[in-house]
Amino acid sequence: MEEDLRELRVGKLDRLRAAGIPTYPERFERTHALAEAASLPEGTGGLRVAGRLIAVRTFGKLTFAHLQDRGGRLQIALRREELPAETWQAFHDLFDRGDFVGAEGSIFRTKTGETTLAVAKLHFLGKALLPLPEKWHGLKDPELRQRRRYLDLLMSDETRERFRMRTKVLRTLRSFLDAHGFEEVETPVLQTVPSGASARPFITHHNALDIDVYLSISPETWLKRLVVGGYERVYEIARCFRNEGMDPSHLQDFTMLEFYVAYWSYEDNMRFTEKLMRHLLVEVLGKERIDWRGRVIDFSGEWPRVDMGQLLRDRAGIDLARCPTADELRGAIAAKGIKLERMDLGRGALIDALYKATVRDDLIQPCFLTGIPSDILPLARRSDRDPQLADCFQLLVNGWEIVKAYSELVDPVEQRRRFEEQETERARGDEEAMFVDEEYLLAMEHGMPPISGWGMGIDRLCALLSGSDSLRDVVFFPLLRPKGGGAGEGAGDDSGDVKDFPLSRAEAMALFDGNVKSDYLRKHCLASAAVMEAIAERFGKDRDTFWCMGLLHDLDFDRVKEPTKHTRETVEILESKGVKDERILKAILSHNEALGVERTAWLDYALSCGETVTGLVMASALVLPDKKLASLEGKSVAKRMKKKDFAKQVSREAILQCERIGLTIDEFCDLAVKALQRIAPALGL
RNA sequence: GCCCUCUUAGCUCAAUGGUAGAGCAGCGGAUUCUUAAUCCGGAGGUUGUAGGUUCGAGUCCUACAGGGGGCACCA
Repeated sequence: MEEDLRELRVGKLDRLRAAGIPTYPERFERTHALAEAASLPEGTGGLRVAGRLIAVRTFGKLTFAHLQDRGGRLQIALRREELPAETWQAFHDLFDRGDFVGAEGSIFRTKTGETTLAVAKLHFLGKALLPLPEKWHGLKDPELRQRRRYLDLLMSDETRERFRMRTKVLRTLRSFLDAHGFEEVETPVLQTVPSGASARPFITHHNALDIDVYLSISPETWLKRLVVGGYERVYEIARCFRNEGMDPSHLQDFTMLEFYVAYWSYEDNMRFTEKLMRHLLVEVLGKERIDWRGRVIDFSGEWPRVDMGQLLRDRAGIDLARCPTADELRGAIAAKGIKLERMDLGRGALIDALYKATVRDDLIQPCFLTGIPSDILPLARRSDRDPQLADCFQLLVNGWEIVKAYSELVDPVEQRRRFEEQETERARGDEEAMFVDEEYLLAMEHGMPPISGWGMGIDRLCALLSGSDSLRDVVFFPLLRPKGGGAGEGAGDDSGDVKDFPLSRAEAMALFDGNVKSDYLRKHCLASAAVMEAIAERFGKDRDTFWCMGLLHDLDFDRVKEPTKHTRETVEILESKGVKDERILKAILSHNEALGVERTAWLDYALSCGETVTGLVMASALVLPDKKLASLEGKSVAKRMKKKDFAKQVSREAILQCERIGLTIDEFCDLAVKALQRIAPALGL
């Protein structure tokens, strides 16, 4: 159906071409944006405007339509009597909603008062082969809105506004910092040691250097290296990547603003934060209050400073001063009946977990949180007043940590000690603990001034300002699991990602021994298992499951001689052994063509070509002078595909299905030969 | 990773286990002031995929895929 709509539009494109109308013209000179044109006085002539055609209403000899561009809409009117016949015809027969259109003419006002362009000349500027979403309801499906954000942007004013706001936020932050003497820089995304935060990194591989590299989890240590190098006020709007769960308030690919100022403390930064946030709110929203989904968040006046220890005492009833060790704190938490997921943490991490579990969600109005334990901040300076605490604050709004800033630890000797503590944590199984960053330590040893660093989650800030409750709403293209097949293809699960076969290899072998007796069949099944495993290896699938499928796919072949029944019993046996995955069972059913179960899935083709090719490979080995698999090459097996008389009973069609799993005949024969060579003794070849 | 929930025409949505429908878009026609235009006509579907239960499945069950929400982890 979608294809019909598309075909129709492709046909219109051909007819435009046939009529000598350029279908994808190079350029179009505009005199006004649409919103500008809409505010011109009646009678203004000589206009040239352009936009996407979003609505058309025809009344016999008069047609109204709306164009939309980046900043607005304009109604245009076509009068049949005042236009060349070809123009009128072309517009109604060949233009579609969604196409790009240029129009020349003059401004008039309709009876209902809408400023409208009376079209004197039309220009075709580009075709939409696929239709726009429904004009009234727009695009509602949240999945489509994210995958095809361009349609969401086209159809929803609210979405456009949200992203405009994000752009404005970035621009305002930049200009504010620039005006305060900051310099914007960029630091590496690919790094050999992930550093600057406690998080699990994404790992990727650099081919030329043949080393694993990590995607940046934070720009922190790089920016501080720049302070060593003489930068005094430096910032980066940095993309960060953390390999952790996704939910409405976390993205795995997000944007942080971080800056570092020499000679400042975290308290200087608190004052600066207030100034910056106020400026930002006034610039972007025009006020110091945010309406967030019915909740008013007020940034005017002094923001309270709250101490974490005091919060926990007041709201969770736990006095940290009476719990100087992790054990004592654990006891106090348990005594209060508070349940934390992990209790096997150090004192600082326990305090942090306790705070997140009990009080953080209640910090709605903006406040500065201080009194944060130092041992969860390995890069922060310890407080002179209390070394268990860090010189750190967080700006909490709506229960979200919007800003985290601290006085930086600039003592390289202490920094090494703190890194080593992290190493210990890592060794104890904390995957988020930091690595020792020798390069950073080296930089530190060359000397650092007092520094205060500051970081803000841009995505969260934008969600807050735009009243969104999910960060995915303020990112154009959030990461989604790829969808199999193209539009309209309805691919379903065709990945072949079967796993967790309920039998171990040994158990499968026992089942095999109990059912498969004939020598020929035993060799066929062993060979099939080897080929299936090789296919799994080649495509990154589960090797054990594939191997077992190969071994067990013909369990009933010795007993069941009727071709229309073979594999039914096999499936029954497997089901009785706990094999539930329908994809596996269907692949086994469908490998017997006579049964009439159609092969549709990747896995079906994998099994049928995998088990069939074994016959051709083994037959090819038998005609060699030494009858040994070792001297067989994939090429020569592939050649024998064409010799119809050779091994006649082996189905060439089934083998050819290797192309449906993504292998050429040559590749596939090569893979099969190598797989069988590994088990040659068992095959007697 | 676990739990809940959703997936029906290009889009937005209907259909007590009993013949898959509507609006918009698109197609044909009427219409010189509409703006969710209106009116008439016809067309559009393997109900996400694969199995199962049933005389009969969009509806019930299972597996799988994708989305949304929650838990956990994290900013």
